[in-house]
Amino acid sequence: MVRKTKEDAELTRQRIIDAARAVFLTRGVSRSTLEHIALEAQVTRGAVYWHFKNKTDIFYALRDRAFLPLIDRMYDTLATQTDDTDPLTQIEDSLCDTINELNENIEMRQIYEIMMIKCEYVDEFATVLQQILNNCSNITEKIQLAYERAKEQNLLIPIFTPHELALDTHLFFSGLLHMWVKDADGSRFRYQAKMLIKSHINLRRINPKT
Amino acid sequence: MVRKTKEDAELTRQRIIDAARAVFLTRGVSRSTLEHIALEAQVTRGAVYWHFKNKTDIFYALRDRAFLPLIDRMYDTLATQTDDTDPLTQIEDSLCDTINELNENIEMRQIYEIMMIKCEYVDEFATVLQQILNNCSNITEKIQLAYERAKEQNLLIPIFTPHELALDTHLFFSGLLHMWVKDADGSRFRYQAKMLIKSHINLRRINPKT
DNA sequence: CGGTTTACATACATTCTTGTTTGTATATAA
DNA sequence: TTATATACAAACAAGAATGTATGTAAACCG
Repeated sequence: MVRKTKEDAELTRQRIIDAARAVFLTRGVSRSTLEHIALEAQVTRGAVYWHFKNKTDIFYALRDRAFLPLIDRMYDTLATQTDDTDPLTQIEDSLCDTINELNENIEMRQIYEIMMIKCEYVDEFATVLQQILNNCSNITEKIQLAYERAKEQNLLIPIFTPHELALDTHLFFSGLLHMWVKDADGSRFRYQAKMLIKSHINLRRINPKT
Repeated sequence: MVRKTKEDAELTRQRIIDAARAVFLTRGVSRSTLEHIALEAQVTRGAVYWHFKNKTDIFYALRDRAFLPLIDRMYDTLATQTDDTDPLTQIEDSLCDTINELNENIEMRQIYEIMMIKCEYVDEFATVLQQILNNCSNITEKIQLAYERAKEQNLLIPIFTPHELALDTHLFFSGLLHMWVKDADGSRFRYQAKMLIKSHINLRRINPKT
């Protein structure tokens, strides 16, 4: 069994990516070798080197499978203007939606875990960190726009500017994502994430929901 | 020059720890070798192996130098009951104090950076993550106690429980620390950290400061 | 249907890294 | 003052891990 069809080849490529996810998760990116990944994918290092340039290349492929889609998704939920949901609920929904996705999508969850606590951001990986920061900035802007709409509709408590509210929300959500990932047994944050999001948004409402 | 006095030996030990900090910071923990560290400390690997069991042992020594002290410090600022500062300001101060320390203490800052984005939490390091989580829980409890005192003194906006406020604050601060560390050029968060803390606490005040 | 390319497996060479062992000059304690 | 433990340096051995080079059977294309 050697030469496969194009579809077969694509399948082994996916198998390698999936294997890398499992290996990275248990051994961390640095301690994972291409031999480990090949073994997990039931191929040889030859196959891995055929499909990928090196370990970093696999890491990038992994990231693309989860990180960008989730960002896009948040983007969409935040940007769509609707008449039936107020802007604050819209922010709340987009945050909850992200948590939902992490809850239901094992692949997504594991990739986030790898990127947050199983990877060292040096050298080639430092650029990845910058990309993440940029995405965060964009998300914060979107949140700020939503808060501005909320302010126009008099849904917001006064005094505070949409800008500072957006930053506070962003930091809150960053913290939540980190804790969500680290809280492996779920006791501390995972089970009450949505409640925390609700409270956070409620703090801003002029008429808090009960 | 071989056998040193006890004080000299302790000095080289410190030199090795300092060297490890520099090397970990630029190469990440995994990619750092004992040879790198020895070279940076201007000793040989022999000296490193004399003072430490292995790389993990050095990492632990590094952590002890920064992480625990800062936790203790937050603990103290939060726990001391005072008459002249209200509980909310007390929380604000303890958070600002931590940021201050990171600003002024290079060693502290670098160790935090290493622990947050230059280290993979697998195997021996996984336990470190659990310790961090435990410390976080303790801090959150202290914050909650402060919020309870604030509630008794009618400083807090009603409806919200000290528990959910404390969790929200904890998540906010976790996010802030992460962003503070990742925001290397300082443009996004580092320079406005204290302002963000002020806003965050102000959101809870029944009479927000202007 | 034959040549070429594909999709790997296998083998090889090289470099890194680690842990241990050995050597040694000198504090230090008795 | 001398024996011993200390604080390293230097040398050694072994195993990983990486990248590349080579082999090969089967798919694909003209």
